[in-house]
Amino acid sequence: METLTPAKSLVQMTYEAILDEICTGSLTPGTRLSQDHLAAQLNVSRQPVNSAITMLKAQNFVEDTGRRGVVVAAVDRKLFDAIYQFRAAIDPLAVELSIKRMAEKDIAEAREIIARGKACVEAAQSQAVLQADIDFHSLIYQLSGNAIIIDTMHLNWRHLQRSMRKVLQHPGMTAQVWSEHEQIFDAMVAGKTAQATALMRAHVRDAPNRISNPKG
Amino acid sequence: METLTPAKSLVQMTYEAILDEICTGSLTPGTRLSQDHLAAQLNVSRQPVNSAITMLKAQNFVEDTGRRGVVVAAVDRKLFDAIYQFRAAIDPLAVELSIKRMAEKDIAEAREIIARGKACVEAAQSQAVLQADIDFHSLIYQLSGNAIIIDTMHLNWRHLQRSMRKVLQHPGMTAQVWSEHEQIFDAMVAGKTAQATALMRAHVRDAPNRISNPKG
DNA sequence: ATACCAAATTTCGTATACAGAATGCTGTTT
DNA sequence: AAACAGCATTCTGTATACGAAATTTGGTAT
Repeated sequence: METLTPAKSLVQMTYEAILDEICTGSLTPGTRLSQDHLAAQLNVSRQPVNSAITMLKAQNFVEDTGRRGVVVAAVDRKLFDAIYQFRAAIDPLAVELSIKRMAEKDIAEAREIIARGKACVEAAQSQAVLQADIDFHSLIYQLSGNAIIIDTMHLNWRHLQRSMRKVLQHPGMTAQVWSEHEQIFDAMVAGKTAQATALMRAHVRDAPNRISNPKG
Repeated sequence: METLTPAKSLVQMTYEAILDEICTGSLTPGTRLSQDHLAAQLNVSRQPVNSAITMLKAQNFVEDTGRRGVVVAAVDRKLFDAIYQFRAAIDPLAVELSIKRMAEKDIAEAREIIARGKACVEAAQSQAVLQADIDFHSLIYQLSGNAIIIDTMHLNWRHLQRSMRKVLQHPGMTAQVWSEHEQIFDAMVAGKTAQATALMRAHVRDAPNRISNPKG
């Protein structure tokens, strides 16, 4: 019989809880993270909180003030741009690797995500649109079968989640995004590797511009 | 006056100490990491050791046994291949970004690394060759100016360090590598972006084959 | 001799305790 | 009134303590 882990460690739970609050905006940039306060809030001792903060620091979600303790890191345009440069290389690779590995059920899942994304655009539910965006690209990372891509991009999207929350207030901006998603995925299903990767590369390359110059 | 940090935290020092031992092979795959033992060895309490191990676990340098404690992760050919797939996308990007950003002193540093690499190949000092290899590629990541590339590839090379230690026992295998490094860098200095990135892509693409079929 | 069960020991995860550093508060001096 | 010195307070990093889980050991029964 398989000995499935009963519950995650407190460090892991604490880490995820804090990271969620940072990425969803409950904890805004500059907010000081008091270990005592967080420990009380999450009903754990300071020990798991301290470990969790150590990890968040290593991943640049919080920053040392030099003084005492850490604060939630600022949302940084430079970091956003760096991740998009990075994605311009990695996302097309993930597309290429995925094409050979897609199964029927993966295709169905992607179609569901695309439908959901479009529906949320219609309904102007910006947070749900962002989640669908994350889901779409994460699915492709998963399908790539490359553990490095999966792990690395998971973290990067956590940062993007922070950056994009602000920006996605502009409704309508994402309509074209979902048309592009669909085109990319159609090309993948059709096995057109060169076309799919080119579309993905363009998709990622254009995204930062759309955010700089949102024209509705 | 600048308040330079007097010393790194014990967690950080402990993390680096353990990671070094894993990557240099002092701690071999499968070795159990006892917190008590490590704490005694490093003259710290179990608390920093515990935090450090949590981080190493998240980065796949150690793995849970399901039982008690963690062991040094196996050197995994799948992981090696995944990183090289990844590098095939990222290293050319780093080259492209670096070309516009190289200063005289960077060029001198690269030349020094290349000279050192070649000398170590001649002297058949495989560990020093590996270090020069790491230095060469890390310099390009640095020059890219992209923080995500720098951080991500730093971790990935730690994994590669483990994989390549074994393999680099084959002397002579690396002679061509350093010729390629030089060609890549010459193209970079000459500002030939397309050529430099193409050479880097080929360089990374061929490396895993050279390791699978070493022919001296 | 081998297999099995229970006590003892190891060791991990988490909580709590402690020490040092940084901030703030208060009283005094100019 | 403003500024500074020094004490009190707060808070982090690290050490130690505690409880639970798991492995090992020793003994017994077959």
